[in-house]
Amino acid sequence: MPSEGATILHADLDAFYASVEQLLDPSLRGRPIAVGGSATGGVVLAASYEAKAFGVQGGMPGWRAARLCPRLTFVRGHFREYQRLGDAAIAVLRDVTPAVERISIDEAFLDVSGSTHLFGPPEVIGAMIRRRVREEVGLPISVGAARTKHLAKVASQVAKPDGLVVVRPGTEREFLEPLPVGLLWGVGPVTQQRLADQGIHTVGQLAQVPGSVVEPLLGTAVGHRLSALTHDEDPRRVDTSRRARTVGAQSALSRRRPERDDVRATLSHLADRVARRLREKDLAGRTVTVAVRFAGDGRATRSWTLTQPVAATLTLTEVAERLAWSAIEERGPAAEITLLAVSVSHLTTQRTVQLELDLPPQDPWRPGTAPGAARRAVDGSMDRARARFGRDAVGYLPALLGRAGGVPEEFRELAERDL
DNA sequence: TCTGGGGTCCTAGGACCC
DNA sequence: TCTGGGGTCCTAGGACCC
Repeated sequence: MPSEGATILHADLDAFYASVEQLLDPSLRGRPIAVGGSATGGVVLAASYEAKAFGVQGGMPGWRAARLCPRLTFVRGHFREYQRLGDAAIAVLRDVTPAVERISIDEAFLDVSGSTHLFGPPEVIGAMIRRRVREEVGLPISVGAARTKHLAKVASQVAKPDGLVVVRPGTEREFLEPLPVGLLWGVGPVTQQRLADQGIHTVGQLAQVPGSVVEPLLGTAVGHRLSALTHDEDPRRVDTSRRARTVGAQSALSRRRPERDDVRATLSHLADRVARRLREKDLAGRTVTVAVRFAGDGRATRSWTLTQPVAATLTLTEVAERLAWSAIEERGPAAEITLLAVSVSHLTTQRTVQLELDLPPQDPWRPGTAPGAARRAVDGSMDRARARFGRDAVGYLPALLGRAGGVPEEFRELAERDL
């Protein structure tokens, strides 16, 4: 267990999308703004600190945000700018050390144990990062430093907005004890409520309770993580080479009774998005999962594990269709659906040319009649046309239908991008 | 007046194998 | 005539994160 110092840093851009909007348009500075959504619908993707003061949060329906904050300004996102500026901020971190683990568009862990001889102790490095991102990128960023990733992440949350918090080795318990349990990574609304039901509100109170009491409430994994945290035994290291384990796409739909053509159109659009991304990365996956959300808050998933990995749009579409109808039919004839999702997991790296050498005949859901070679040819020519003329040059017809009511295409591109 | 899209990880039960 | 234990894989659901 390393104990030299607080050499794990977590750097997190503050209210990222909203801060970018305020950077781009000075008239928005100092004002409550929401990125995405509107006063009548949609969802808020991010809120400025001025808006958060009214209780506006990311993920909230627009009409609710407007009610909480009548002077709220809704702005459309500049998603390409988020990509560019997020990358620029991460580039500053990589100047400090190559040991950077980016975990989202706007945050990353750094292990600076090899950099202190160059730049000074962690608090100096943290201050330097914050100054450089402010000066060179124009955005506020908060930094937490501690002996472990989890603690560094908690520290950066405590540092927000626009601050730096260093948890010195030996002071971890003191730091954690007064904090609300909801600040811990992995403790969301449900767990928080379960703990509150037991009278546990702070990390200090949680630490008093024996593991045998907490674990049945939270499950052994969460229980162990929390106990490791409060006993300073979090072993996780900064990992610079994370690989995706699933690739998926989803579409929210206006509430509707599922019709064959409609469902097929949406699923082939989603399958096309997923399969194209798999092929771009020379990946294929054995398990296909479909999720269906029903009106009235029900949700079902169906999955199917094939004997060979798939990356062909048509194969994926066919399997997805069967899975979706299995879930819909089980729900009963009155079911209305509000979302469809397709994802692929059990990913393996493979040259595209080796794929779909056809599923064995004993596979009860052996997809259709087009042989593997024909499917590869179709996908290959689509991929090439898109490479030359852009993504919208060719597409499955539903790709055009699927737009209605959704989020801007640039947002999907931002979300699906590799970190 | 019902709410986006991208993910990760965990759990529990059943099938199957040795 | 019926009883063990351990391991792996698959499926479905759920909590959580940005």
